[in-house]
Amino acid sequence: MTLRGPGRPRTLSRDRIVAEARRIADEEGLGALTVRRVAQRLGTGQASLYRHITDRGALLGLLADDVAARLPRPADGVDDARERLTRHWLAAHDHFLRHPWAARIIADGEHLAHGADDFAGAALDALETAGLSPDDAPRAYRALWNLLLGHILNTHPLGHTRTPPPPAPDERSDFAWALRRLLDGVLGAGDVRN
Amino acid sequence: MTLRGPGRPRTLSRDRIVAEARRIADEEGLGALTVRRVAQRLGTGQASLYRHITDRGALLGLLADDVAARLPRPADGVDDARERLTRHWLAAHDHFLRHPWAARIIADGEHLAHGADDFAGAALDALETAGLSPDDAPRAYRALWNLLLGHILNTHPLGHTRTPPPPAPDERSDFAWALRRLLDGVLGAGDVRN
DNA sequence: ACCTGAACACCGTTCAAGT
DNA sequence: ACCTGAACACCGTTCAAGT
Repeated sequence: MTLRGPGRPRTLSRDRIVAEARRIADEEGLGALTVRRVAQRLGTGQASLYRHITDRGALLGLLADDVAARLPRPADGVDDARERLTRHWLAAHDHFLRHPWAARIIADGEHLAHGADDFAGAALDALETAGLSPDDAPRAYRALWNLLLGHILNTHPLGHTRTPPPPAPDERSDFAWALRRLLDGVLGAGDVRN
Repeated sequence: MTLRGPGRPRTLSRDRIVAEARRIADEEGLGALTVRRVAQRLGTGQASLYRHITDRGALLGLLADDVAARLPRPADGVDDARERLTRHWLAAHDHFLRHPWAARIIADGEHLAHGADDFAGAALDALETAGLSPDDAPRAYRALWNLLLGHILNTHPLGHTRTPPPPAPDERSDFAWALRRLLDGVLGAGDVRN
């Protein structure tokens, strides 16, 4: 590691750009994430960014990859495979809830990143350990992933005219309920209550 | 019905604008749907549209509502509640597969439309008929809806490094598999194979 | 009343010119 | 080499002026 004085490093770099862009996305959403704004907050000219990133699209891809790479690892010290899966996906949901814009980028799928490979691998392993066939494990993985994505992306569940939201339809417990039910269906439903 | 000569009607109207915008979205995607382009294809000036729609956002809302209102009704003549639910949601999936851009607008959720009220009502009825409590039916509805949305919105399921896609991971059968598993988990899994 | 060209304030991206 | 202001081709939206 090289020594570095205090204060802002004075040269531009891809990492500095991505870090600043992530800050903007977290604070103000994806809509506020313009090339000009990133440059402005870095105290540099707009055109300078194009030395380090090829495109706004590529920048979004780097951002999403960054968030995907930080997806949680499966919980250690939990024996039951179903319980471990539940906790792992619940943690993944919490992670994306903190960076919902990343889910949007990933869903758009322009930039197929490798950041989530560890997560996907661990989830597939857990599903096979839980007894799924090599055919079914990827199907189950995609079902879980799409359920998660839908929960993150969908701001209003689209059926709110019927009943007033019971106590408060909080997104986390909503996903937890759906997740357990899907795992029941996928793993063969040992004991169908919770 | 009033008589009308052949050729393009010469006055602008909200319906004509929405219809043309829907055509553009279906043919070229949401990105190509600009106010200027709609105006151009209607042979009118850009500014004229603002007499009939308040906003580009409002136009998108009208479009999504239009698609939501055309969601399929539940199949008649199917006795088994689970089977009727399966067919209904599979049909809804097919519907959105034809207009994926509409799912994106609905997910963004700026414009909470009423077009899907019939669909939501029917689905909730079917879930309660299938034996769910008034507490669980809306949860199950949201789970199904979010699963559907995730499947439509997610172009690349994000775990494609492991295995080569078996014969061809066709989206429809992928959703069908996930849907049946979720219904198994939600309805209590009568017979867990298919 | 209804329509519209031109203008305004934004984008992402490029490029010649600076150091 | 690395950076950049100015320009280009787009946006959505507004408004004074037309009929």
